[in-house]
Amino acid sequence: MRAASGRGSRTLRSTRSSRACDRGPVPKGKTHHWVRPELVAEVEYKELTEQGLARHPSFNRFRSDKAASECRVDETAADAAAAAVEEPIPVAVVEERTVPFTNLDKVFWPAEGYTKGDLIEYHRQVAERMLPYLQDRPLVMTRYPDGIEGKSFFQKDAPPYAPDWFRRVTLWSEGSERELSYFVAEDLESLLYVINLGTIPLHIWSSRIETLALPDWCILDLDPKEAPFENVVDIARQLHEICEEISLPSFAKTSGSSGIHVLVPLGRQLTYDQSRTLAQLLARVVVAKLPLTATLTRSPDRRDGKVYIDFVQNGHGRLLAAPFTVRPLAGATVSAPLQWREVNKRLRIADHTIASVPRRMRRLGEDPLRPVLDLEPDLLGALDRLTRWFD
DNA sequence: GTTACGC
DNA sequence: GCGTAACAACGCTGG
DNA sequence: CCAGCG
Repeated sequence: MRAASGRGSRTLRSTRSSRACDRGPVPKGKTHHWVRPELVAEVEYKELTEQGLARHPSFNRFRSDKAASECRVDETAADAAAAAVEEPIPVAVVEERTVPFTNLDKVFWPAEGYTKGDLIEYHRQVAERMLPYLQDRPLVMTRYPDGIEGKSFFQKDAPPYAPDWFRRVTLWSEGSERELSYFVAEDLESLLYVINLGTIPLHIWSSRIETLALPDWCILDLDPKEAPFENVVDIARQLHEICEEISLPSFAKTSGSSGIHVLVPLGRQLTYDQSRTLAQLLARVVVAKLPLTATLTRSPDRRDGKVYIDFVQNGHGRLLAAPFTVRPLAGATVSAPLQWREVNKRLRIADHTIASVPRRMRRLGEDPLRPVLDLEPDLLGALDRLTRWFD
């Protein structure tokens, strides 16, 4: 991996327009910068000015489902604007997104010499693969401002000084009895902004904001602790085999630390409660088949050298390490999506790092985990076939 | 990494 | 002006 | 009910 070149700060800048507007200059005194419409954004505003501009606009989200050419000034806005000025100007809000990078040469992984600039470059390279998993989900950061050997802290509440354009979602926190404003990363700029904050691992919810109670997937976390990694591989393969037998799709990724995550797509058909039950059922079948190496025992000292199958991670507000996220561990390992044929005795967590994964993904072409976001399996059928194990 | 206090 | 604190939390399980 | 765990 090449260290970030150049010194001081570099900047990621992008300018986008919300609704079509290629009209002439803005009234003098304004600092708007007009561009050719390309991307479509949904914005909220308090009111429209006489010129038909939005007052106090705030960015809501991008609308990849709409083309810029489809956008029209809404009639009320047009009428108001027409009444106010001779030549109506369409509603337009320009987003100038600027991410000023800082401390690019600060060493974050001393043993490897990887810098914060390297971390940002990694995310730039995998952003296209990673962003689909971040889309529409509350984001939780673990920040290491001074690298993996420095002090770190979790952060859910987005710092108020973060730029206006960063999408946020407000959720009630039971424990602290207040609202937390979570970041929601929508695009390259948002992703790189949180990374520049010194964030190493990104954690996400299993559900999306619009369907917070209905997870997209069910996760089984195979955590070896003391157990040999080959047992983790065996258990993951066993899990896959069981899923195949009941026609349930399943996917795997390295956790990036020591285990493997197996994900079953749910298509937002189950609640967290039901998802946890499904995970428990699957886990019990695995333990029945591999009683010498797998366990559901929570207490680490009673695991007897076995691999713990954690199914309790399927719950409201519970988090998982996002696919492609980086771990604050030696080697800068990442949580890497796997093809099932790669889940074999040659699999090594340490082989998937910020130095290797961008190349690997270019070679693979396709993200093997990507379908977990969209599949809607026949869960009743699968459940019916699964429960036959318990007769 | 950045801000907000308290001295 | 500078040092320092703050920056999360939830359902389980075993005791 | 409290502490530990992930």
